[in-house]
Amino acid sequence: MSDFSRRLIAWQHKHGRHDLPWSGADPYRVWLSEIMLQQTQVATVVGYFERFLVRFPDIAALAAASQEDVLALWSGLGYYARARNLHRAARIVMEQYGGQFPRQPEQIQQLPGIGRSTAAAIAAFCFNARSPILDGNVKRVFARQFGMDGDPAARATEERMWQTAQALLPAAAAMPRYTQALMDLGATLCTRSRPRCDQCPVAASCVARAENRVAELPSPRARRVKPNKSARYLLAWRGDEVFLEIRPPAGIWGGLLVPPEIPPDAVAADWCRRELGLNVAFERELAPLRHVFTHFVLDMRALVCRVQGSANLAAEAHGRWVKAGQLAGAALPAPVRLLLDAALSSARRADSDIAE
DNA sequence: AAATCGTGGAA
DNA sequence: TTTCCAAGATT
Repeated sequence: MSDFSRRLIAWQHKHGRHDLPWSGADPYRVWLSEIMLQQTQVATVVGYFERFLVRFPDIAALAAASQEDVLALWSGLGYYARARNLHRAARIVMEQYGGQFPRQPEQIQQLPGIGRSTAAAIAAFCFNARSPILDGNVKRVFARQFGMDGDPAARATEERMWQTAQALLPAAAAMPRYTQALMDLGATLCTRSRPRCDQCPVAASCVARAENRVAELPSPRARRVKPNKSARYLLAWRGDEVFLEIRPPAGIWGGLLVPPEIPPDAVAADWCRRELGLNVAFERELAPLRHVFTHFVLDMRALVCRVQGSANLAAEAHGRWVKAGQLAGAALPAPVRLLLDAALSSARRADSDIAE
């Protein structure tokens, strides 16, 4: 075992994180936590993790659920393909592995939504497998500790880091603590800004520190300009129900419930009658909402309308009516939830104005 | 191989 | 306000 690994393991024992809800848990919980933690901070995940487990306490419960119910528990967490893949994988575990989570990293990685690093993490935590992780924490730690230049996302850089990671692995029995140590070091000491090098267990061997390059490593990722998009949504209310469509599986917000999007050049009422068979009366337009994604900016506008009449069978081929009281537990993207909340609170204000 | 896929926290 | 990016995977 390397000196680097030995120091990390000892440090984790004394100063690492030991109170995370998924630490030392069964494979299902470790798996769930690893998926939720992909590109997502611990503080954001904890609440989602607890709620998800209450609703789906084991793999069998998850496999038996509908995709929409799974997405509802994921609503607001983002990267919804993670939830769809998790759900698919649960069914595979039930059917192909008899409900027992596979133990080999190669088998684990075959499951949808699980790549090399996530498979390694699960295998190391749950089965002491000697498989290395390479996440954002490890890339940052390695870039500094070993003075590794280059875009951490570039293939060449990644390949060097995978080799380094493999070479540093301790004995099997130490794999859970070592894997956790790498994550803890990156998350608590070797942070992106203002790293706490004075407390670092491997500061003495750190190349970046010796060369005074801590601030410039890892190299910043190449950034691109975000295109600006805009969308107009139809919030069609029928009593206390609003009409929502299920997004296609590919693309943004796949599988989630979203109001119909009106083409930019269409007259809302005409389009609505033609496409959905709904007769609507325009009520008001909400204040525009700007939502920033990783790769584009979306300016959202929403037209609040009221449905005239009651027979709307044509609409139900495209989507569903959802009661206002059901929205809290529905599979909505975060900005759509904001829009619907805004529509409801402005409606309440209008009602109280009338009452006065 | 480069693009796509969310959201919110931190500086 | 802007910028960066977090326990990455998929195509």
